[in-house]
Amino acid sequence: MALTLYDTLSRKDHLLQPLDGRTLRFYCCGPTVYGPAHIGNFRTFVTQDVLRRVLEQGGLPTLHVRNLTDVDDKTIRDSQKAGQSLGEFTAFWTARFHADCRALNLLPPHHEPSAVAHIPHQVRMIETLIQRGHAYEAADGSVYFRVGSFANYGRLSHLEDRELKTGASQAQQSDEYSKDALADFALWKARRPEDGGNFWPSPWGEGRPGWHLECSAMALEYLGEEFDLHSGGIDLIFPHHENEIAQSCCSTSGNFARHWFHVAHLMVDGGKMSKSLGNLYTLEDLAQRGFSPAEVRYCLISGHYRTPLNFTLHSLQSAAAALGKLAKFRQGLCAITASHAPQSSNGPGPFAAAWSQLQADLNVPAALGAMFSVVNATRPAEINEAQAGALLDGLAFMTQALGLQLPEAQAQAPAQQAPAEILALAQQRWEAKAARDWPLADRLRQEVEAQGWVIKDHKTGFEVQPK
RNA sequence: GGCGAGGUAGCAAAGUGGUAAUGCACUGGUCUGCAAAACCGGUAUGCGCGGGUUCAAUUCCCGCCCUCGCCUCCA
Repeated sequence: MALTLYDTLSRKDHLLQPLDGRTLRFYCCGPTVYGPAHIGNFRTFVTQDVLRRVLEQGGLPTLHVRNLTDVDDKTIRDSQKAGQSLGEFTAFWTARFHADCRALNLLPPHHEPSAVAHIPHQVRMIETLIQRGHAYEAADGSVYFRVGSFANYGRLSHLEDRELKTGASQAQQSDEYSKDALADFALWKARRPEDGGNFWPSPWGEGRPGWHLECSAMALEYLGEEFDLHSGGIDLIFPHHENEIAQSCCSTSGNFARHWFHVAHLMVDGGKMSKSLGNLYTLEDLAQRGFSPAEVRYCLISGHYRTPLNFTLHSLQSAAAALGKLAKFRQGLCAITASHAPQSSNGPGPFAAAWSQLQADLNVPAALGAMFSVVNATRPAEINEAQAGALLDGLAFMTQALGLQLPEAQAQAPAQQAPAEILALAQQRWEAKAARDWPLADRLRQEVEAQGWVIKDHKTGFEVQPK
């Protein structure tokens, strides 16, 4: 097991080796639970899941922490709109998120801490930062991190190379006039009228924690002052992760995350996903269009995680077909070695090339390509039971590593029964066919198809399926 | 304006200093009355454009064009 992963901080590939010599500890920035997560959000979570599965499949135990952001401007605003308490509101969307995660075959994190449940941890961290001179209380009771006090600020996002556009952001920040410097960010936000009942006590008065702080506090709590990997969507590099580094390094004696793992965005039809363009999809939207979560998962991992992936409904159809091809391959193998129970623990076997692609910066598309090369090179008629068994084991190993769930044999899907009139037409066609009246047979088939059904002939009869 | 990512067949997407994986779609064949399914094949002399280095470049270098993302609470 020698997984090499690109590290955003050093901009180089690194061999992943657990700091403690035993367990790879990693933190993932989770969702803000104020609505259904869309497939762009899930690209990140699915990729993190593949990373974890590959590590574990390679024999390296993991400790996986992913938070829930259950207090921020959006959760407060939308819970009020919904006429619910913040807790009720976020519990609802958390349940929905979990359901989607299960559907996508995501392994549950070992810890899934919520921001609201860790307010004391965050308050303690702020106190330390103030004591050490890295944070200050403003006139209104908010607390800010003094960016100028941390020399390494900007290393992750290469801020030193940037020229920040200041005009727009200054206007946006007009209510935060009390900051010492524009770049300083909120650790604690003083209570405002629009927060309603959503505030907590602190040494600086009532308020709530800033967004960046929760991840630092919870990573510290569950992973310690230094851990192996921190992950999230590429948009979080700045400012979220930059701020996390600053807070964490300044309030502990550790160096926070050793490596950083960022997932590129999902594009839709060549551009950004947005509600106004009508191209923002949730799992539910896609289910209504007849796509299973397994197919969505395949689609989301079918591009390399560091390259923007262009999602289209056509690419989803393509994913569905690809998954079906793997499923048929497996069925064919099962027919050869009926008694064999596939063992995913036997290693990649014939799929070693695919497995090694995953070790090289998680190259899933290359791994899938290598898998299909094995599929295409296999002649079911020419292999024996032992070979079929090895292929089955290797396939199970790979699908486990990628978290792919192959569709079962079609027989298991409940065959939709055609209406009597359709069946009658099909029966007429069968009789016409038996009478070798081809023009009539073809006309009847067309009629059936026009009504949305397809006739498939067998040796001794026919079946009618939805088109 | 700054920073970053990217432009490879109809669509999607790997990859490489020596001449382009893979999936879908398309297409030829086998099979079928014809189809469908299945199986066996085929399809980029080319990798945004123009230069340069090299025996050799899609791959390295320079310039240009275009797309996308981020630029203070978006995965």
